[in-house]
Amino acid sequence: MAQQVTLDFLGDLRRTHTCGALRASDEGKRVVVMGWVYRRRDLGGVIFIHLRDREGVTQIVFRAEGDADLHGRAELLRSEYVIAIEGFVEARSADNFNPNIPTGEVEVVAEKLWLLNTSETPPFPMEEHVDVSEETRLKYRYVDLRRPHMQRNIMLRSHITLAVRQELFGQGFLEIETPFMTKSTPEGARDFLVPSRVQPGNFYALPQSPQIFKQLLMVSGYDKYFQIVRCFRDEDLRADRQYEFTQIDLEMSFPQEETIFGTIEPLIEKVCKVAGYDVKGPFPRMSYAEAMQGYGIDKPDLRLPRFWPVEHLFPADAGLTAAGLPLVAITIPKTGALSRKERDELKDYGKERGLSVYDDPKRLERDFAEPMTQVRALTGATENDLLLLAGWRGEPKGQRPEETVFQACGQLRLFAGQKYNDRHGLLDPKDFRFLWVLDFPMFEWDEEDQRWMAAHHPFTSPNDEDIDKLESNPARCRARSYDIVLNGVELGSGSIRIHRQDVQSRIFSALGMSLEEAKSRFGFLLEALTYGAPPHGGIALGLDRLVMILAGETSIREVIPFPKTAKGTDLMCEAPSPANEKQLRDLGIQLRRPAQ
RNA sequence: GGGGACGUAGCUCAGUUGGUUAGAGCGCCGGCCUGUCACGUCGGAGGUCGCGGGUUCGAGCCCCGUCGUCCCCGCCA
Repeated sequence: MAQQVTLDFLGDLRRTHTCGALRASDEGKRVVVMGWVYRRRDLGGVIFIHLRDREGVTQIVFRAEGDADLHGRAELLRSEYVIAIEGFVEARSADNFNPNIPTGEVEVVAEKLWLLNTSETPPFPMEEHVDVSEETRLKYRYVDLRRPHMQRNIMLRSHITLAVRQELFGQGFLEIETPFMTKSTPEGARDFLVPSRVQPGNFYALPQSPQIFKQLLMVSGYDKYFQIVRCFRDEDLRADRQYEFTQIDLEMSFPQEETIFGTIEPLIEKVCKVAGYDVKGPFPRMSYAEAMQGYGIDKPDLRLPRFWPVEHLFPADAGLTAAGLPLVAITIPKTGALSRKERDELKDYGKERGLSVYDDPKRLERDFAEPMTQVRALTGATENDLLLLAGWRGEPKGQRPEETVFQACGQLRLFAGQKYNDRHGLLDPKDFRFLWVLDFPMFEWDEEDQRWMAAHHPFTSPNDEDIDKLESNPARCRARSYDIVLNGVELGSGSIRIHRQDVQSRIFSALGMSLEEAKSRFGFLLEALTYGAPPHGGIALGLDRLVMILAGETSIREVIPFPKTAKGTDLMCEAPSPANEKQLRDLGIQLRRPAQ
């Protein structure tokens, strides 16, 4: 238990400076500072306190030779006690500077101490250098959030959202809110449902995104809408996925793709600047097809070199890959020679994904001297670089079989790239390589349901020249959608939308949705499109992921104040929890299996 | 739903082949100390070895189950 001590009232005491403010130029000033006791160093005759708030740390000194009663009260101070100090700023002698804190050239000599609150001993140390298990941190999140590391992240997040608002207002955007309690959407992620009390048996859904509402705002003439908005998806959580996450969502009327890029690139530049990084647009662009053929993924990490399809360099009967499918040359720089065990690891990893991996360039050069010379020329791989060839082992797989091969190669490339990062050092988290990926396919084949699904969402406009393939060749139909990618992370995704009712109906039909079904689910949208819907399009950026990367973190939980665990629980408030019988009765809900 | 790692003091961890009283650092409590800044120093307290069952003369250690945390696959228009 914290000690029994008499607490002081704050009264009308005013703070004059934060704990990060004082400098040598403030010498001699009478100041009032308030904050938490960070560390206490009691040397007997003199007591030093590091006082902390979110702006920094200032040293307070209590001297026994001065006010003995004050010094006696200072002896009671413990970690995380909340205090106010009135005193004067004294310059430290040169040999007493603390170079580790910005206020290190001064200290405050205490003359009055207000003890505003005590604290239990914190469940874990407040110091930055101490690692604490995430479980403990989440249980005592209010303490964890007080640690300087988290305060930096949360403050950075606030500065970034402010920069987003400033930039978008500057570009003429309007911030408009859309409902959280709305209608369930088919396709896409599982919805979170909210039962209706007034209409038992009916449910609202929390939005997976404000997609339809922002399109309706375009129909209503609110060109250039944006919103920093929470979205909800009931899918399993990951390091970069939470049930609820925040999007920077925007939509414009009469845009081309270039209009969107020209909006986002300055926004990203500004946000990076706020985080202390200098990033310059325009960002490189790449078609989905190029991304697949060079990286085997729709979110390429440009910090590692691309791979190359090389089957055309080899004789048709070389037998390195299945007939008609790609043979891929993968290079990872500066790995040096790999051990037998390491090479087997790569082969096994590829094998699990359907690949034949050829890890011995010397042997390939013996069997295929001329082709391998060209592979070396194409990839630029030297003796010190890892060079693998990978082909497909079995029957072609999937609706776009060459993509299946490229995807497996892409996974192998990333696996090897991450495994040997300590040797090549290319995966520098502060090396920000933004990229636009364009020309996505309209549809993806769903094996489970045996039908085509919208690759982006069902409101995405098909490419003008592919519109006739909607029914005849959906696999090769391209969409006017685009992703913004940063270092292998999908940061945002958008599209030029469908603004014509006839095209929208054809898309629903291509997705196997009957007219009646489409009308019951999206009748209001289809109808809205008949009342003068302008051409429109937009994008949504994942704010959590953006802040995560700019903060140098690898989990969005580090930039979300109160996140949930991988199983979707809140360890602090212990949500979710059972509803009581009255609540359920009011909602007209009976559980299939009574709660224990 | 599947795979992997982890769970021992408030925190971070060690704990050998199953064998005496389960340890360390930090933190905490008390004493000393007037220039520390991750203060120093002397002393002390602190344990449901996640939980349940089993094997055994004996379990932190072996077996089965279960709960929790993290990472990955599936999933995430």
